[in-house]
Amino acid sequence: MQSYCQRGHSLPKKVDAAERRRAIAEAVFRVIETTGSEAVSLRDVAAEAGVSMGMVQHYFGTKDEMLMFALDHMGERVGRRLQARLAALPDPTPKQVTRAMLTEMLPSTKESRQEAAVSIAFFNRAVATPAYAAALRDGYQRLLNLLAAQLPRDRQHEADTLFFLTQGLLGPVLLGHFTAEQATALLDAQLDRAFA
Amino acid sequence: MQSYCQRGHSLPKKVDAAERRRAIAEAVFRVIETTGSEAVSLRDVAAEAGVSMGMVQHYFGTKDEMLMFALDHMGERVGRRLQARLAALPDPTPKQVTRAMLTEMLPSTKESRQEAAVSIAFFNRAVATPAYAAALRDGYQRLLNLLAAQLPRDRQHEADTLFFLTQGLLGPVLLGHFTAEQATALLDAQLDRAFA
DNA sequence: CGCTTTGCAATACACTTGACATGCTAAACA
DNA sequence: TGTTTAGCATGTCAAGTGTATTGCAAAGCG
Repeated sequence: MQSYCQRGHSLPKKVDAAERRRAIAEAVFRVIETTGSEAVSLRDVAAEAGVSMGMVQHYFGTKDEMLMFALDHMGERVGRRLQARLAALPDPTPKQVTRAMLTEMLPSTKESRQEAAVSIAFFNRAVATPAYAAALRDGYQRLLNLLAAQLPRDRQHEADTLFFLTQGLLGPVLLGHFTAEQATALLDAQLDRAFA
Repeated sequence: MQSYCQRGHSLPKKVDAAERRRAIAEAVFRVIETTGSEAVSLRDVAAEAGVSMGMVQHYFGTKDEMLMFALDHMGERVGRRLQARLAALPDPTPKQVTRAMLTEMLPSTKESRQEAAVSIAFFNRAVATPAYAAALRDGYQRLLNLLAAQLPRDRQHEADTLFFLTQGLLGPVLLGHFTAEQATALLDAQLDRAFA
């Protein structure tokens, strides 16, 4: 509805297209979380976002384009949350940084639960769709690099172990087999060993 | 085509219905692996199985019933493979048993690759569909019990860590981020610690 | 003020989906 | 041998899908 134009010189027209796309992506997340990823249709997403289906199509030429953007947006959203969490640590040790990163991924809050569900959905898609596999591999690599930077050279494999243990814990926590606290306890035991 | 009737006294009719259902379930697996789980339609499954869609519907009243049976069948298939692998170990130590179980789950052979893909697909479904979540929790619990039996009472949590690390490694191996050997190396390091 | 372009809504379209109904074939049994 | 019934193939159907098309209001600009 508003028409103020940020990014003054480079966007001469009307609305903030990037913000619209992000809003739609968030609607995608909610649909995935509640209805399941197999039911993500353009109509459902539009309804969830409170907009018309034509608008979704205006911003995303195809459904796949929408999903790809959603995947990207999730990466950025997680990254932003993670950065904020790290910034909240005063004078942090490598172990504290690592712990913050890993526990931030566990489904504890409403947001992280959503992200875990979405992550699994895209992961499932990646199994048979190489384009998504490539995108996910990139995301993995970025996080792994951050983790590895917290560990000494001779213990780089601990970063892999910690990260993929966390990934493996997403499932049981989401399904209610573990609480987030139980999963955190497992992670802490592993952290003690990695940073012994 | 054949009509010999096994299970003599209790199945007086004609074909081996259980075998038919298993064959269809295997077709479900192949479709999931190659086309992706979102594309599992009754027609595709029937075509993959080389039968008519009517036959699939004859054995499974609904699509969900078919998928549930497929999930169950996968559990049995994995269990049978695992049992065979364990039986091949002469005079095994607990550590060897544990290692055999975990590495059997990693996507190395054609079969285990398929099982991993199918496992992820059902896992994704379970996020928004409680019935599948319950079924998966049962499967988890069964495997966890087997693993826990290999470890002393004061190290039960090692079973959880090992198992969910393995689950977390399914992804990167399937997506080609790791080879099965690299994942096995990570598992071995963890096994050494659990059984130290 | 015209005039163009952007932003979007509405609809039409070609297909696919799961479910259901019908009908035929052959085996089992009386 | 006649009847029943299991086993299956085929067809139909309503609902839902992604995409393409059309129309139109308003903002930007000359």
